[in-house]
Amino acid sequence: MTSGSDMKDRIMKTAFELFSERGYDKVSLNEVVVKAGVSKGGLFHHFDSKYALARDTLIWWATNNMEPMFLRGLKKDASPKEVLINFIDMMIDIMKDDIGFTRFFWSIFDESMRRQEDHSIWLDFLEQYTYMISGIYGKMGVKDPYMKSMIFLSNMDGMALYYSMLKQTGREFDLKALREEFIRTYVTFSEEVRE
Amino acid sequence: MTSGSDMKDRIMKTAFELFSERGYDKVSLNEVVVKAGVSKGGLFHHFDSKYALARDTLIWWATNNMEPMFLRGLKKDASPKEVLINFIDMMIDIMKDDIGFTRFFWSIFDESMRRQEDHSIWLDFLEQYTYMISGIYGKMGVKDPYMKSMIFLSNMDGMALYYSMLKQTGREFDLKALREEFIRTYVTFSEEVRE
Amino acid sequence: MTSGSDMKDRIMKTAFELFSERGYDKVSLNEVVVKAGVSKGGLFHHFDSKYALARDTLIWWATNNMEPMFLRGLKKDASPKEVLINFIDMMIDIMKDDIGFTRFFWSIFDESMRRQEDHSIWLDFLEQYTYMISGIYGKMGVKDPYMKSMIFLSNMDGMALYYSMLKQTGREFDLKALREEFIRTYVTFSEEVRE
Amino acid sequence: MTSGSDMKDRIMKTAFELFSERGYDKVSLNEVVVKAGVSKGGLFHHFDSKYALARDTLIWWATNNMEPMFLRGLKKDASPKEVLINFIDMMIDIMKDDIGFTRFFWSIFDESMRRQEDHSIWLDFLEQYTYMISGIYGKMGVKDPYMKSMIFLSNMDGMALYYSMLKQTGREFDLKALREEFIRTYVTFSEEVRE
DNA sequence: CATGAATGAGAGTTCATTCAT
DNA sequence: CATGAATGAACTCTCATTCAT
Repeated sequence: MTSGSDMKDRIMKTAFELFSERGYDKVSLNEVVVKAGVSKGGLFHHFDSKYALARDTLIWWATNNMEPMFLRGLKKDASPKEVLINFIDMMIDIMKDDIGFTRFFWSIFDESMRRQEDHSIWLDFLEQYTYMISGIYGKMGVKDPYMKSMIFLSNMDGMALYYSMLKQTGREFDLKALREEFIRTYVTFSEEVRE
Repeated sequence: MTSGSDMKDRIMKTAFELFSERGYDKVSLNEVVVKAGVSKGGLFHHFDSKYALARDTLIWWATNNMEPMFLRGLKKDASPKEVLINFIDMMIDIMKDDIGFTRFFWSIFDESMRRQEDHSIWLDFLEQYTYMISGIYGKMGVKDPYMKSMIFLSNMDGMALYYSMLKQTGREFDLKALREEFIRTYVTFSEEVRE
Repeated sequence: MTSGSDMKDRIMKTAFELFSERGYDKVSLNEVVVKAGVSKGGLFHHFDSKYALARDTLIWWATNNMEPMFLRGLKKDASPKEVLINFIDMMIDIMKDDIGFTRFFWSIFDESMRRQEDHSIWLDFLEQYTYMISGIYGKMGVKDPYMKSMIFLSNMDGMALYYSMLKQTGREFDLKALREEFIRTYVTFSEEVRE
Repeated sequence: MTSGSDMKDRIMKTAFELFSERGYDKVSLNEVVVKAGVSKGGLFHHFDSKYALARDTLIWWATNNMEPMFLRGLKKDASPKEVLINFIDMMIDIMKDDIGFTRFFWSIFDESMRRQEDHSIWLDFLEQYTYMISGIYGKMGVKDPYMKSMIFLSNMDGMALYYSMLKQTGREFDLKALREEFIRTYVTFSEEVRE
């Protein structure tokens, strides 16, 4: 009763779980087909290669999950600061749910380099966020909005790695305090309390 | 003619180049031995496993390269702000020299998890920097020095990944502008120019 | 053209020949795949490891070869003495055909210990014979049927080793005389001719 | 202060422990040198190869341990039956002390075949016992003294394997009952109690 | 005599990918 | 469309043996 499309989605769902948990190289297609309950042939029917599976899976997930979250954050007549805070909240939600999107993204980018495949897709992916955040910071009047947005976004990614590392090794992590400090750093710029 | 110690160092030097360029999983020991000009057996004479090679190599490099850089930044009667700037400069130097230390660090941490090896070594590694930066921010009187230091350090790592990605794909990257924005974000907190 | 089942059986057939000729450690999987005319991957598709191959192969051979022989010996209304003689004949047939079942059995048991795998399978294997022979000796009224059966079976194994050693080194071995002496020792107990 | 001869003996003592515990193939020379506290070079200075080490070790141990035991069993004016019982006791002592002499012997014989080295040494080793036991049975007047001695000796070896297997897997083994049944089987031939 | 660093062939195993059914 | 048996190159790692010191 499983339609072809169902199967493809089930594979990508499983692949996303595995790739985001352990990264591209540490996941074998055998694990994917076993966990997804499909056949090897079925997988290769829908995806040309392991790389294609990973690529399509990441795009699929981002389209269905990040973009809506993101647009929700942008919508209405949100002020620049609200948008930044929404973005921070989105990243913290992703961390909290143990979604290793960052690990997945970087490992697949590495693979695209190794394969010498077209990697513009990954740059575009980043750029769409850079562009948006850059616009926000432009409105806020910071000196170098582009650099600020690069720093902001790279920090979200770096923190996602830190968070997953500390989580995996059993360390506590206060996400509320993290959110507040992110806001001080990227939204209100009001760190220094004494001179 | 090669002394024993020479061989071990030559292996680690080569391993560092390869691991930091492509990460743990993308480098085979065969590449290492060919590039280092040693035999397979020679490698395993000095290192118990691929993981042990990577671990020893990273520690060796950090001891010989990061620590001295770091201590240089701390020394004399540097003010907190100067220390932060020195640290930023150190990270930018590392990026400039195309040293994928971050990629190496995270890929080997993943491998230590997969192997269920003791990973406290990697936490300790991070913590030594967190502790130091945290102290600086404490002196500067920021609200949450620990969180600030986590954000600062994770940003250095995240930016290293971004930089290497953009570099690999042929994008320009203005390191001078990056440095200035880092300073505004983490040292002077003086972003906002208009309200 | 080769059906799946064919391939698995061909591998086990080849593996049995090699393992029983030289024992577990002296046979490489490369030899197995070359002799069986299959690929490395094909072997590992059917068997999880070298140990699993050896284990499955031995069980498969015993099921298809020893059990039928054995049951043939037991069947009808064979007297205890006839059953013992049938068993002796079976062992002598195995020796005559140069089947190093004993060598295979002991070498794989060693490997199961080294791997700390479940070894109850091997004990069960022995026990099924001990139990049967013990019952026979019980019926015959010997003092310690269990010990007698252990001695009897261990002697079959020990002799199989001796026989293969002497055969390999070119010594003659009179199987007819061996059979008669086995019968005197284990069936009629009538050795002593003069006091 | 260790004299060369001391070193050689220490190596052989260690090698005997390891080889008799696990067999030729499962012991690496690295284990031997580490356990014996000598260098690789030291080992190869005294022994030409792994095989030579094993061969010399087995002969050395048999000369120093089995032969004296054996001669003790033969000495005085022991009757044939007493000699057999002494031999049985000797084998049981060896089993009790967990000395896997049999495993060692057979594994090294396999290796001598693989190497196509001269194996007459191993035949001679067996023959010296066959000859002796055969003589005893001749004096006792059994029908086929040579076959009887082969059966007797192969049973000692086979039982040593069984015993070590059961021991390793945690099974009890009543050595007193074993001794008695061996005596009934090989010395008094008085098994049958009812017809 | 003794050392231990170095060798390299070969081991068991993994895995993305293909293709006859 | 879907299957899963089959492939083989590549992987990490082992080990007896050599040899410059």
